[in-house]
Amino acid sequence: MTPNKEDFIKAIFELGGQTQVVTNKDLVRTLSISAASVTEMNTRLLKEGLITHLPYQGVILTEKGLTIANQLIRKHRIWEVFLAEKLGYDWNEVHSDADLLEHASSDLLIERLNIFLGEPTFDPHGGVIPNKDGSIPEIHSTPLIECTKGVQFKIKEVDDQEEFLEYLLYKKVHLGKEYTLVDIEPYDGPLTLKSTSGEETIIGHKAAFKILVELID
Amino acid sequence: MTPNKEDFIKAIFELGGQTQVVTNKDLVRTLSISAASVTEMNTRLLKEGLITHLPYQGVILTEKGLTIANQLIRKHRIWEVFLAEKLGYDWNEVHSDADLLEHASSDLLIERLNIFLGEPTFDPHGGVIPNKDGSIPEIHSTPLIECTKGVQFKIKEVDDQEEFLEYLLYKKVHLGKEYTLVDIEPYDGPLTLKSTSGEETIIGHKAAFKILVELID
DNA sequence: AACTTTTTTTAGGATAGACTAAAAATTAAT
DNA sequence: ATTAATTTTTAGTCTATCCTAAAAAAAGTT
Repeated sequence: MTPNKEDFIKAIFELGGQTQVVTNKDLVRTLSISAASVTEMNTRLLKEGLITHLPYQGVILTEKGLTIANQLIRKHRIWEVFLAEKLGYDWNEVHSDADLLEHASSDLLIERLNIFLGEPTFDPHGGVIPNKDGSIPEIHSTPLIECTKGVQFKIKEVDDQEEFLEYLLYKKVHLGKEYTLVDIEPYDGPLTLKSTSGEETIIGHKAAFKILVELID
Repeated sequence: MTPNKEDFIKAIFELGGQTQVVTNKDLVRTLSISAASVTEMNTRLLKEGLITHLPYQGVILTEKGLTIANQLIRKHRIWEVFLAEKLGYDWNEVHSDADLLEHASSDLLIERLNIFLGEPTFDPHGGVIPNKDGSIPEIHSTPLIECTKGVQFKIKEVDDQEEFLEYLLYKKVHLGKEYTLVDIEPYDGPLTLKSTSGEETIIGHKAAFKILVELID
């Protein structure tokens, strides 16, 4: 496995290659390489059994390819948590450095880093961190930032930084309380929550990354 | 700059290429590549002005090459500190992972990591961490582990972990006290110190990494 | 000084990855 | 349904990095 192949597999995954056929054109666009290079890489990955190739249609990840993709995403997201939480990166700065680091990380390193970070479940964007074996953990809670307007939820878990807990106290947001997400503004705007008792609370965009909720159907 | 070139420059430096001519043979041995590949890489680095080449003799780093070597060593050693102090690597485990990470680190990342680590001066092996610009900081203290049998020194600085401070208290080692290094055993063995008042103290090998001393001439 | 051994260089290839240009196949449009 | 446009594949190059084998130069030996 070279960094190039890793990026290619990851790109297929991110374009939905777990379930759908991903076209060469899509890969040309996301990886910024020529169509000829895509065909070439396809034949290489096909030979290694990581993808299924349907000529003139595109590719899908095999079971083996999917496992590798998830393990890469695991590395990427664990680094993102490190960059954001420990090095003070803003959550939109983490991506490019995590992209470099994920290709230079031994399994030992990732496992130790994971423990150092307290075995996080989500990355700073709210994405789930896959397990070591490439499987996806069963999640009963979702970062609030991932929710859409109108859903009802219950507060499940919050970031335990002192300052943040004080903020939540001030906003009267606490574990177990139920809300409806009345509004979520675009461009990193605020979120409006309405509790079952009817009070409305407006919270900041970044706070919504640090609040995990369970959806109520 | 590619990882390969970086490794090559670093190898020249580590073989003494700052002051002496490093032969192709030495590079063949340390990098485990063929003699032909060494010649080839030499011509590449020569073209980039990173080395001076004396045909049939070997290479020396130019000013430019030296700066790059030191910046690489900076990255390497900062990662070593991280691996040892934060991820609990043993000091002899850090090298290989640091070797991977040093090629995947943006300048921003290294500067933030450096701050996160408290701007350390030495790596876990006692090596000095070069400055951002590739210069070497003026050091008045040396890790005790770097000292040779017979030298006299004064305790300048010690690691400030609670547990370690208690150990030093118990051993009666404190700042400002002067000693002679009576013995230092091979194979990570203990060190024997003799204070000016004549008492001898035996301390563990690992403790000697955490004690900085100033040599007395 | 001539011969042998070691080291370095040159010459010629291999592979991974990327490219452009042109051919082939598919999809869209009249 | 035939033509036009798009997409994919093939063919031929290019560069970086590595290799082996042979030639050239330097160093060591008798």
